[in-house]
Amino acid sequence: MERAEAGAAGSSLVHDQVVPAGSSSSRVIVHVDLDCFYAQVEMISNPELKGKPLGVQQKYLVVTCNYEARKLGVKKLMNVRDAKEKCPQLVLVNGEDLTRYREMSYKVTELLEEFSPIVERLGFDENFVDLTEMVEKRLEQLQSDEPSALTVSGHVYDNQRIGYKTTKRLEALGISSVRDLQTFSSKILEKELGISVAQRIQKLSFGEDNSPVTPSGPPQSFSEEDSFKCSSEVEAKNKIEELLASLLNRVCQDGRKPHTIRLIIRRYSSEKHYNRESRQCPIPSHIIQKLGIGNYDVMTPMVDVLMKLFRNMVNVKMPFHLTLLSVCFCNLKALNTAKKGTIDYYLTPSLSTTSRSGKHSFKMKDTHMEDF
DNA sequence: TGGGGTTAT
DNA sequence: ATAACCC
Repeated sequence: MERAEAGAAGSSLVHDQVVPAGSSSSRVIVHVDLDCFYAQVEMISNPELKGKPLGVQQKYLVVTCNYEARKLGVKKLMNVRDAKEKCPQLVLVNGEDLTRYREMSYKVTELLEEFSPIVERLGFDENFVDLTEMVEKRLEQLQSDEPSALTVSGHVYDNQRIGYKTTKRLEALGISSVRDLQTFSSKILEKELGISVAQRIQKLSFGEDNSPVTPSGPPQSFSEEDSFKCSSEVEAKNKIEELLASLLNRVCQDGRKPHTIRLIIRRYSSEKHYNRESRQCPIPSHIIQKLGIGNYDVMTPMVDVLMKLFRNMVNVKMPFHLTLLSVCFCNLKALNTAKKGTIDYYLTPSLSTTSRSGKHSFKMKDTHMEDF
């Protein structure tokens, strides 16, 4: 078994460990799934919200809510009107700006990375951590220290004892992997192992996820979007400027530089369920160079590029009706390939004087003692 | 349905 | 560039 999943039960943090029986390539993977994550961030930001039914609103939707609200019948992705009807006391906070959620999300990932660097993100509120190495090392140490002290707690299927016999019996049936177990006849399995064990392990087998845990690392793209009605070029340009300004701040903080920019639109009332169109182009190199500290020099040329993409998709001489605009930076590259020990490594271009004098200046980056 | 993300084609 | 998937 590779990854396994179990239902979250009343806890905001769920850890599941599953180690397969009878496999020498067992892995230990922890799935950390934060429930109602946005609502929790809001309650941390404003503790007065604790204890009240709280919903996080994006446009006319309650995208998530805390347990108090759930008890009163509010569901994820419920209409604001329906939610208010169900629960008139519902407190709503606007969650359209994901900045704080994103920051907290990466804090969680970074915390988990202290246990093992193999952490895969799934959305903002789920992480998979491959703890195989850590567990193996601990078991080795425990065994050499004090063999009798070896106890395991949690959801663990042991190789040698509680699962050994079952493993043998499964082998006799030709079942050596969880996949075999999944496709095996339930009725025969129940006769062989008893209904309880059979049903339990077969359910476990359906929690399987065969894929390795792939470390996510830093994001591959940054995007900002807003759904709203747009029927003129001026409206589009204003929104694009707004989205771009936020994006530039994010890119600035990240340190890497995007080499591709993309504009995404959604047209009104197209029948299609998935109804987005996009145009992308390389970011002109002279703009990339200016990316980093100050945003004002890059705003205007960037907006020009984006408006060209816009006019490439939308015939502005004809009436149009859009319901979403999104700007995405991708194809991110490390800003320099300078090596440690070279002067370039410690210097980063600065706009503090270039905007005035046109000359290049440099600023010392934050460094760590171990660099020296 | 929002406001994000990823990978495959 | 889009599709298809995840949350």
